Amino acid sequence: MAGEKTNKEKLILDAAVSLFTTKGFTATRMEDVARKAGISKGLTYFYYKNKEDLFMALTKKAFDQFKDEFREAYRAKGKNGLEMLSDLVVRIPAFAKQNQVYYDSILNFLDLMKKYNNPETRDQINPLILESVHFQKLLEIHHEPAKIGVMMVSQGIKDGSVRPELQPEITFYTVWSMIIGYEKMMGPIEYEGKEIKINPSNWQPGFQKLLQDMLRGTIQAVKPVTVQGSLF
Amino acid sequence: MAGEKTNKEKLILDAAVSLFTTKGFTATRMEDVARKAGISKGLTYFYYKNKEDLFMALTKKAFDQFKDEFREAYRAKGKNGLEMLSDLVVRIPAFAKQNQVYYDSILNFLDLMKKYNNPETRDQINPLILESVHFQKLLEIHHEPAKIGVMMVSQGIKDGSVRPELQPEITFYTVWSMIIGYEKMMGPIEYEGKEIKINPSNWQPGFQKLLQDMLRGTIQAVKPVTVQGSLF
Amino acid sequence: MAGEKTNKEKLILDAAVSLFTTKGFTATRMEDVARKAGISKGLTYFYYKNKEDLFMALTKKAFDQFKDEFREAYRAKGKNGLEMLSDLVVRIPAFAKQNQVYYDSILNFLDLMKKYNNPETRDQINPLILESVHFQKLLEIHHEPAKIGVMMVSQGIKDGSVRPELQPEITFYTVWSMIIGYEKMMGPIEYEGKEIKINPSNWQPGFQKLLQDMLRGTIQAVKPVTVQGSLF
Amino acid sequence: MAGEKTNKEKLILDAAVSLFTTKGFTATRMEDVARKAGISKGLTYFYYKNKEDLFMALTKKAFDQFKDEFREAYRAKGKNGLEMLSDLVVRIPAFAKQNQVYYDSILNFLDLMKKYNNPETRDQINPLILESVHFQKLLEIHHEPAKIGVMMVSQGIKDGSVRPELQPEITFYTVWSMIIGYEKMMGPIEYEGKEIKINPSNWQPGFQKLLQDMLRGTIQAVKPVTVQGSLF
DNA sequence: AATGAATGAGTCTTCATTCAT
DNA sequence: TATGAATGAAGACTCATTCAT
Repeated sequence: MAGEKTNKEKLILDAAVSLFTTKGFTATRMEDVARKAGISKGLTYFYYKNKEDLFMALTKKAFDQFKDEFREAYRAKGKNGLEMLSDLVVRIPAFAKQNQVYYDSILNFLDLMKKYNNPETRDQINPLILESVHFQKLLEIHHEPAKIGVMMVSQGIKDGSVRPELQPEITFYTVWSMIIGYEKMMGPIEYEGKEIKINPSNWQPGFQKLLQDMLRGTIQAVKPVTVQGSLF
Repeated sequence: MAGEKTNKEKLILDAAVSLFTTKGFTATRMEDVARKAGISKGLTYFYYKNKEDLFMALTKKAFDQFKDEFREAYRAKGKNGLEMLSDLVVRIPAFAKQNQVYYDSILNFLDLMKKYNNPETRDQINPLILESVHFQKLLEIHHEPAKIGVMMVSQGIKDGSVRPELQPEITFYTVWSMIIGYEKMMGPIEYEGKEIKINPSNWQPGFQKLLQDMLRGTIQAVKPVTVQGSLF
Repeated sequence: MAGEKTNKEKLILDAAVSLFTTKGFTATRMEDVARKAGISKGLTYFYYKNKEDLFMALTKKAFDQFKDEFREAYRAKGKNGLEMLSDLVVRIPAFAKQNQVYYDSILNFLDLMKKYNNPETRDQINPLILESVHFQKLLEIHHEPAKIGVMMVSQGIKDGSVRPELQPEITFYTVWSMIIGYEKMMGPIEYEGKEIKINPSNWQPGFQKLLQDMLRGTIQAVKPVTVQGSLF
Repeated sequence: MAGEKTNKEKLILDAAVSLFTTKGFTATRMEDVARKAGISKGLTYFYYKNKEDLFMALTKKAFDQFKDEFREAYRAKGKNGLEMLSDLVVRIPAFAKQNQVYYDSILNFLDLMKKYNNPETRDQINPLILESVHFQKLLEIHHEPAKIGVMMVSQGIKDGSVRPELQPEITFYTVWSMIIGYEKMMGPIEYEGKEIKINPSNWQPGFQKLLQDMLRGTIQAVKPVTVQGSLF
């Protein structure tokens, strides 16, 4: 009974993910979502107040799964802090590829935050978003992945894989920034790949090495850390 | 006289920038653009085939100005390569803030490139975009800012401010990635600022230092480069 | 209850007929149709995919009623084949006059068929028409009136009112052609009526006689007939 | 000088014919016509008051050429009246095929006449049409082809190829009606051709024979038919 | 919980026509 | 005569959302 309801909610969310992936948020009509979920249009509005609310619910789920990704990287046995962070370089773009809509919703939420935190732009946000219960929940939990990331840096400092003078928060957010930008630049890179000098497969190890150099401090050639089989 | 014609095009573009900034692309109606530009709706379509075409024209202009930003950073007298790159950390977010729509259009174009370069997703792009003359032009010029960035790294290597073993393309794109992510993370950061540990004003110098460490290779505390008055 | 749904469709169709009659197809806006039908614009599109689809639905209904006309002429008690065919000469123009839009839609469909059956011109047809379910149905049923007409000729041959050597299909289509042209020429005829020699009221019996001569085979001048008070 | 102007007019008209043939009247924009004619949009309006005026000019030319067709059929050496009329059965559909737009414009004009001659429907005609000089001219000349046709019947009576008791006007208009319908029915016929019994190539001779039988009179006297209370 | 018919605001886009030059 | 930039009225169509059942 109680689970019944939850079931429908999930059905709708899954349908939305599938359709947003294929056609995008704007091009997807609520009717499509309902049809794909095998229910009526009206019922969709019973579970989600409106399209924005549905999208916020989706974003919430995205953050949950995203957090899992961080958690797994953190829990991995036998890895030091630096390796955990390096792991994210692989995990996050992989997550982005396999969960395109989730990842996009996360980035969208970051943009939302920028507007939200600036009094002058806050009213540019669609009111329906602000009203969404899921949005409110997101305000509380959206930094959780980062919290784990910060713990990775702290761990790295403790185990000596990361320079001790680095400040964990600042360092982690910088790492995350790098990765976000890295994922975003993959598109144009692929295109310019014709010019050979840089392409997704040679950038990855180079990027890894730079990241590690940054975190560990270098001069001398140190053996780069190998993550998931990629060599520098 | 001669510039009179071109003037109308510019008028429209300026109106679009202004309105997109305030209301966003979707919420802005072509009629609003026309009114703001002080011309008739029809004339808007005389100069720009459709809304997407107008947006691509805007994006083109955005890249032009963005390139200027890179050019200025590169031409700056008395700066070594590392300082130029560090300069971008300030310039790009500043550009993003002052030219919100332009910057957004650039990021949007990067997303477009990702879809465009993947045969499976290319058809998710609005055909009107692909048809736009300005889009075609963008395909040719969108990597120009990066070209200058690569030159900065090369310069840094030459002048000794950047580690000689670094490969310029890979290094620059990594730097650019960092900055893109950095700008994007500002939003959430600001919010978590309440928790004090990280906020825009302490992140900036920290970010700068990490970037410089990465590029220059360090262990020892080297005096960080000062850019535009910000200290670490 | 059950008819309630169908009712709306009919409401829309009736409104369309009324407006197309008064203002013509092009000049009639879907919004007008909705208003006249007493429903919302959106609902119109719920029942009919688009304006063309609505028009095809109307054409379908026109053919149905047109067929009824043939059926009635065929079923008439105590009439031989020739009389049935002669009856059409009166019925069809009357149908055209009383159901202007229906008749026009039928002629329009014939024009459509010409384009449709010629591979070189088929693509000149509005795609929305080809997509219409009602168009597809029309492809199947549009020859049904003619089938009845052919039966009339066969009947005429059987009952001796039509020359036995005539081939039914060819003969009927020739008769139909005559009537179509006859109806079409009424306009100019009326105008030239000032010159007295030919006008709608003296043409009708003359036309009838020629038709009958053609079908029955004649020689000598038979006493001319009086039809609707007009003299031959 | 004087011819110069006429030249441009012809250029425009030719462009219009070409475009109307390919895209139809509605789908053809005045700009297309101008471009195809190699002149500016504005000049088009110098020579033709508006789109309707242009179409009426085209219709006028259509009637002129159509009349030539009749004239040639009439002047043909060694043909009797019946043969001339039979000739039209070939000439008119051929004209329709080779001069699609001209023929369509002629039929369109006939429809216009029907509305024009009925006080209740006259105001359904686009005022721009009524204002056109070419429309006024058409009112005067549109019956000229028929005049020649009537002469053919008279000639047929004189040379004995047509039954002497026939009234020329009525007879010719009936013939013309047949041909108009015949041309119109070609479309659907072609389609039903799959059912073999009737198709364009077996209809033509059958149609010709029926026409000739009608005009020339055949075989035995049969009992006249009664239609709707009218006695023959 | 569930349905789906019904609503109507919202917008892009087209094009005949004009007019300053 | 000739141009083409400029106008603006006109209309089809979409879709998020509601609500009677």
